[in-house]
Amino acid sequence: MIDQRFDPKAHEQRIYQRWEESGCFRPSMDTSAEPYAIMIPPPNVTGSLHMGHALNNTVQDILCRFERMRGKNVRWQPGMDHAGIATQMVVERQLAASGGNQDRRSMGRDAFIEKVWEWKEESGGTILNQLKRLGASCDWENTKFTLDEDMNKAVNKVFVDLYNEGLIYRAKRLVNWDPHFQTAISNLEVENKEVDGHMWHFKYPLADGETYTYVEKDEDGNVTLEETRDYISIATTRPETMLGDGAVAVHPSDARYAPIVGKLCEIPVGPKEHRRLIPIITDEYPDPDFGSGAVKITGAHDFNDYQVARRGGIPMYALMDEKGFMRADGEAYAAVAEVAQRIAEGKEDFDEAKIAAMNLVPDQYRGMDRFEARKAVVEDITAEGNAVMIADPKWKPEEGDEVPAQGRDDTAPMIPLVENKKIMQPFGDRSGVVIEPMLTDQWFVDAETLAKPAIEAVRSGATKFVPENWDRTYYNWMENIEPWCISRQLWWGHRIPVWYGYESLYRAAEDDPKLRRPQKLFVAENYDDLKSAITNFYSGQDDVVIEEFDFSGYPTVVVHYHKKGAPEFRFWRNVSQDEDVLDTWFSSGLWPFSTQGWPEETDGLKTFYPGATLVTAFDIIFFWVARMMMLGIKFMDGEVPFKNVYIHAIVRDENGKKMSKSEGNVIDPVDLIDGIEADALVAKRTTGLRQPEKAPQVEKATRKRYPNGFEAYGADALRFTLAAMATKGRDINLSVERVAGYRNFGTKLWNATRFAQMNEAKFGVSIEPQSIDLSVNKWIVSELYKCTAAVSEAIEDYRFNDAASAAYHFTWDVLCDWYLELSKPILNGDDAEAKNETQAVLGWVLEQTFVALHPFMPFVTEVLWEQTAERSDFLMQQTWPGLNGSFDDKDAGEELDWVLKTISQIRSVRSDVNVPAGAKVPVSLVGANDETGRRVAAHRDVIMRMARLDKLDLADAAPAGSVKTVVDEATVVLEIADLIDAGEEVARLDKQLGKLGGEITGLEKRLGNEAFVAKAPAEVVAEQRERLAELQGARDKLSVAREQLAAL
RNA sequence: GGUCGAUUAGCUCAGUGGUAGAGCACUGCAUUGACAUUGCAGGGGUCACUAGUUCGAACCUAGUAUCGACCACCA
Repeated sequence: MIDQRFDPKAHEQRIYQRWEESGCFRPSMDTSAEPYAIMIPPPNVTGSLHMGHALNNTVQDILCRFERMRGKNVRWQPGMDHAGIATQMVVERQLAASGGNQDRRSMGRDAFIEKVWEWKEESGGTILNQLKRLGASCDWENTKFTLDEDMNKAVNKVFVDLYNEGLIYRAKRLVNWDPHFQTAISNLEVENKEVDGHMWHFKYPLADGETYTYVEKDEDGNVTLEETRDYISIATTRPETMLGDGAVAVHPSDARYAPIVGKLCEIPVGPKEHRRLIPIITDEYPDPDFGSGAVKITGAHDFNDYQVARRGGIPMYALMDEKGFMRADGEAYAAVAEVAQRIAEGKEDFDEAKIAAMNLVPDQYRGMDRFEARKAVVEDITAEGNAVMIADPKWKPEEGDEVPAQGRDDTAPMIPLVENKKIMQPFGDRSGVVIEPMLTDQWFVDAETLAKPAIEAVRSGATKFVPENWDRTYYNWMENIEPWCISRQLWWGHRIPVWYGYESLYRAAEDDPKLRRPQKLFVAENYDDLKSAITNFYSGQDDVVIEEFDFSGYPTVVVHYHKKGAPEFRFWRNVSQDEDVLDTWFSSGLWPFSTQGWPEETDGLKTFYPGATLVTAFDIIFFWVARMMMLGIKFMDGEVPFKNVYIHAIVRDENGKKMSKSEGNVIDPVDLIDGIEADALVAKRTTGLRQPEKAPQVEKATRKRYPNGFEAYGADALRFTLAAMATKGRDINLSVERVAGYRNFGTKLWNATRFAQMNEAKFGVSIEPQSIDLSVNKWIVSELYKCTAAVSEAIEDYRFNDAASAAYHFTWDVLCDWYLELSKPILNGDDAEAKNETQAVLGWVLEQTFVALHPFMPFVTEVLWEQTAERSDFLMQQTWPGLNGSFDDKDAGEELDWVLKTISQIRSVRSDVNVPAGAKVPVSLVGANDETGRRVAAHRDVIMRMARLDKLDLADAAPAGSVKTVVDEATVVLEIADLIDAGEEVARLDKQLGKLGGEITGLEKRLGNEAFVAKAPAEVVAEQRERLAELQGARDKLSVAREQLAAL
């Protein structure tokens, strides 16, 4: 006999271990079976399980367990992502916290990376163990890590192939620069947030004191302002970037500035004797209706300006260093400014390298943080009188002052025009600091080219999104895709397989300045390729003699040589690997094939590419799904990486708020599985807050919401909750009450099994549905197959909520509430044959229920399987019900429907008329047909028991004053005249008649409508007619009953 | 600005053309036999609004209102 209750803690980990040890999670590799592969979204190696993971992996596990039971060859590919920035951040933080004075830079690259690997071995990957707690049936023996050697091989091959095809290139571009991590990031890693900002208005004086007439007109062309100006007014939110302005742009159609287009104006900041003059140009970009209509163009620090500058050949001056401080390098400002001036006036040529070397930050701002510099620049310009001034709108005249009724109040004090406004500011999603557009050399993927077939694959249906409307999001992004910046100035990641050497070892610098820089690229997948590339290239140069290639210091290669004919002078040159690593998503993008052994032609690759379903949340469609599509199609001969993409919801708290540490509403899935005390929960939620001042608030809210912490609900309850809530919407609001509800469901199943055991149900014995004799047993078997068919259909359609609720409803409402009760008189009765059959059916139906529930609740079902019979195999290896034949007995179904209806009706009436629950009442059926008579005879015992009757007979007429209800053709008569009040009973009948009348009227009206009868499908019409007849019959019987009663 | 979505019972949410549903909460009754992590019975909805399509609309179409997410943005 099983225990009184299911204790998840006593079994979950034990069962999991048994599964794993028995190889249940490995693919069968049965060649006759259909392959089914799911690639896990590899969690960050630094990560720990959150509710999003729990949902994501529950869905995948349901699919995998379900398909395994349907006989497929299933691989659920597990693994982890090295998560470049996130991991490097964790280890750097640890270094800082450990108190030593070491940081990444002082340690050096190799030592630091070693440290990260150490950390990875020790504490990385806790998330995989947490997945096991959830019950994830991954193929752990094939676990991959994106930085593994074989993954790196794939990465290098992809890089090199794309490079050779021209789909990867290096370019100087304006990129999003994270000053905290000091690396470029892709635009996806930038979060634009609205913040309070200011817009300053400054005067850029025209060169040589020139003036023009500035005219503003209203919509009708009436002049509203006309004045002589010696400046052009510029509005900016980033005054510190004025130092790098290359021009001022106005719209070509803007008449206000037409007189001064082509003239020069002065940047009103920096030492007066070296103020730079910049041209006023036209470009389509400025919006005449915004600000002053004139835009300063700072190509090196703004994406829009960059485009304008490129179009107009305007020089771009980088002002900041990699930490976001104003540059302090290079020559003093005065010298540089003069050169810049000559460039601006077209008197000197420039090239990128020259411009990049020029530090145009005036000496007094050098070394300042960009925000400090902003303040200083604003102060300096204002002090000098170049801020645009307005009358103080807050000023109120003193009493007695004369104030003009309208128009500008000249008596008000003038103040600088600074608008307070909300501005969108870019932040690094990891660092949280303001992103700075920076002009740097980076590696890019030509995403536009790769996107085309990836878009086509979704259009053609080769890959389908579920729910399908997500394809719009996908198209939207893919069709506007920008070059993908893949280089990162980090250390933790796949180092870019590119080496830089000199075009010529000897041919001298004096011939060609370009040869002074190492810009010969060697792009190689591996050491051997690199070696031969370098050797071939330099050995072929005829002006030098190579003495030695020293590859021992890989990744830096040293070439020793001397010039031909001058052996006494020996030289060496380095060929060094690119310092940068690749964007983490570059390697994740290869996940569907790199994990299966590509570029080797492995069985895994042949069998499990393309995968069946990718399960993920919408927030990584761009990051990951799109990249896998592009790279998968490119490298797997046009074959998509997966056939379906199931996009699930985001898990929020019970109030629909995003779970976040600072809100203190994060629910750790493991806490729901194992339970947690209130104090521990509070501690968990308040430590490590980004804003520690929020701690008391978080504590208060937590104690109020969860005064007792969480009970241990077990993994099954959590999984079932997530499945039941996994609708195709966008959000799931997770409530702990719901988890408790599904834990109760597990208990229900457990107790049903206990009941079966107590009644000697037969487990471990299969039955033959065709040979069942009793209608109640035929019925429950039919219901079971209906249930499993509904579950299958729903899972196939990714309607996990429907699947869960079908299984739930069958188990609780059909099996427990009805079948177990119906079986009791048989199991306790004297009919040995009936009892035998029922014991067999009961055991078998329960076992099949375990199977049907197993994808959702693997632990409790496996334990029940294990403990109900001697077993040689696991529940998770059983065959899904209905896969090999089904059973549906319609007659038994109708018969049992009648039994259930009759019992329910009698119970309902008893309750309505307040018959004491314990009291047994006599019942007779009036007007019953032969079939009903037969049913009464067959089910008399059970009806009497369940409806608490002391008599159930057929009768010709009802005794006066009895209570009546109607089931089908018969009137059910409760002979309890003495127990009730005639007046109340009349009222009860009137109420029922009223209800019936309403429905009947509706149906009559509809059926009276010729158009309905003519146009509606025949079966709908027939159905409604039938329904009407039924209701009319019931109404007639009840009216008779009412009349009899009223006549008393 | 573009795209997608939401509005159904007190709460959280299912429901894609044919009798409005679930869980929780609520009300009444039930306590020794599988289960109080329970059972039985019940109350509760103008399906945001307007107009249309249709024999028939929570569902389809158009519009309105409110809320939300993502993307892109004016210096």
